Amino acid sequence: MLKEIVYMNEKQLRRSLAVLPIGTVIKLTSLSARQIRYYETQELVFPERSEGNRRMYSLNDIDRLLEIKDYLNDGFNMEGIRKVYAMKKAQAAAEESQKLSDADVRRMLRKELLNSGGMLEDNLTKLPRRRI
DNA sequence: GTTCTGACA
DNA sequence: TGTCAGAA
Repeated sequence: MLKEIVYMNEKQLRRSLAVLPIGTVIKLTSLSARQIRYYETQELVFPERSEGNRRMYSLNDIDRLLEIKDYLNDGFNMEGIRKVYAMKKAQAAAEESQKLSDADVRRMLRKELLNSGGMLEDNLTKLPRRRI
């Protein structure tokens, strides 16, 4: 958990901050409190809790809720949607290693530019070596 | 005033 | 899924 956060960029971090009460979520998604809470029991969304046990949602949760809404309109049931996310998660995990490779590619490209031009500051060399 | 949980004419 | 009750 902490490991993922370390590699998250600021934009993603902000989107994952749970700062919205259910009332705001209702307005943003046009879903009823009943539906939003029900989807949670179905393990489709995982809002945080704060203060007096109040649910707090992040922008990512909003997107998730909107997606669920679409899947429902497409005829999916709770189980089906849960499976969709399970597969999406598995796929993301499978692509993780590939993403690291892409980062290395960009690093190598940047290095090429530095060697030929020498005009850009080399911030990359200050970063820890990545193991492949 | 808002949200939570549980229950059902 | 709506809605009401009783509590926080």
